[in-house]
Amino acid sequence: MSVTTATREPLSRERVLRAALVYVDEHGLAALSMHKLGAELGVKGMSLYNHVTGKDGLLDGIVEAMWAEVALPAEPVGDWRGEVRALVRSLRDLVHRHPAAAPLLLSRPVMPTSALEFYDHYLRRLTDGGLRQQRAVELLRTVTAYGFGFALAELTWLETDSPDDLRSFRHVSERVPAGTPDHLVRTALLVCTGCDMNAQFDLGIDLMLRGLDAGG
Amino acid sequence: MSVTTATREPLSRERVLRAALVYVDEHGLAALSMHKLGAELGVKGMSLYNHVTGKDGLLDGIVEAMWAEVALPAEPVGDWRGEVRALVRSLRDLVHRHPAAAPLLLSRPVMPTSALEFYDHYLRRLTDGGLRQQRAVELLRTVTAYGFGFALAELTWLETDSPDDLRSFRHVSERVPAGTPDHLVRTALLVCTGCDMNAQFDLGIDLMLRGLDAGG
DNA sequence: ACCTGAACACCGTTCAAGT
DNA sequence: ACCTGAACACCGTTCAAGT
Repeated sequence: MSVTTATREPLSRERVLRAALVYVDEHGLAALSMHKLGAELGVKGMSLYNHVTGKDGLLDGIVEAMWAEVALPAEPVGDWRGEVRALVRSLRDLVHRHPAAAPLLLSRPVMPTSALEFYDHYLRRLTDGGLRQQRAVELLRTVTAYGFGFALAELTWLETDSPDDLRSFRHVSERVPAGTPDHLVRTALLVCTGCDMNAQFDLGIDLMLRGLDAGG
Repeated sequence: MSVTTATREPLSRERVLRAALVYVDEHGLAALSMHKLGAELGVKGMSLYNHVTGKDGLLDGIVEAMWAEVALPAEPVGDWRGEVRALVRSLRDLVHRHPAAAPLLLSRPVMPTSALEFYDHYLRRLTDGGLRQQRAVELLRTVTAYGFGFALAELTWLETDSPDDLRSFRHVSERVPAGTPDHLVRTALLVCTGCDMNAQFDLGIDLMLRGLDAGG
């Protein structure tokens, strides 16, 4: 009798989480609400509680959905140094793909299965490459922190597009309090603009790898 | 005539921000609301709009209040390597002092005056110590990202108190999804527990400094 | 100049009721 | 098993009104 109900696909936890991530990508984290996400899925907000514990569970689920996207290269890439670079680059890429949701990665206390598979994968690659296991774990921790930290910091502070002087100045003056003394505005410009972000990112990795080679 | 109104101190932007930071320290970021913060200050919530643009302005102000606490050592500490260590340690200390508010440091796009004074101070120390200005700025960016990234990551994932096996296991199993396969639980234990956090933090700095010495 | 009452649309969450 | 209506306390924000 009713033609309109024909194509109602069933909801599922996975579908809810993917929709939440898309919504945050488009409208920002602050705009996400149970009501609106429900509407997006053709359902009332309370229905989401059938698939998710609540708003907290939803945010944890978004972290899960992000980690699930990270691909693990099937073939080793050069020696263990190459693996470290691949690891840290994929973390930075993840943050870049979801700038609005990325802060959740460093504030929600969850380790989704995909994250563990990621760590497991690279730990094996590093030990296969000749590192002692304890050394591999320490390096993993340090390098992961750097990758996330740098990616989030560049997102909030550093200028990303092709910089001319006017754009740089506006970028900085939007972040700096009104009435900041000139010498501090100059400092802000120095820190936040005029650098190649990829080169700047690699600098930290290069230094750590070189330090590792130098120090035994 | 009225005795009770005697000791009503006037509100001010600064007092509001300090109270907000204290409130978040005690009750967490999610619990902060205009209504409740107003009550804490003996005032209705809407009165806060006289001192702060709105909730967003309040959050930006919390970042400001945190940066304002960072002390700059009056005397140089050793060579420029020592300055790098001091810089990065004070960022980590800042995060540790305000674990609940700290994520704001990497998600609110503001650079308060105190932050700029911090960067200005250490840039001068590094160039005084013999680094070229461009080199000093690059090192500052890299090392700041590491400091914030590591401190936030250890907050969300790593076990901080004196670890025995039972505590470690519970710490990890609260963060890992139910039904995670054994070998991945083992990976989580490996990554998240059983390390001296201070030594682990220093590792990244040591590597970068050694890399700098080795590479010219 | 600063605070309040009243009001608004919106939010997370519950639960009994529908199918 | 999943969705909804009705309802709740709470939220950010506005504005005219008080002092």
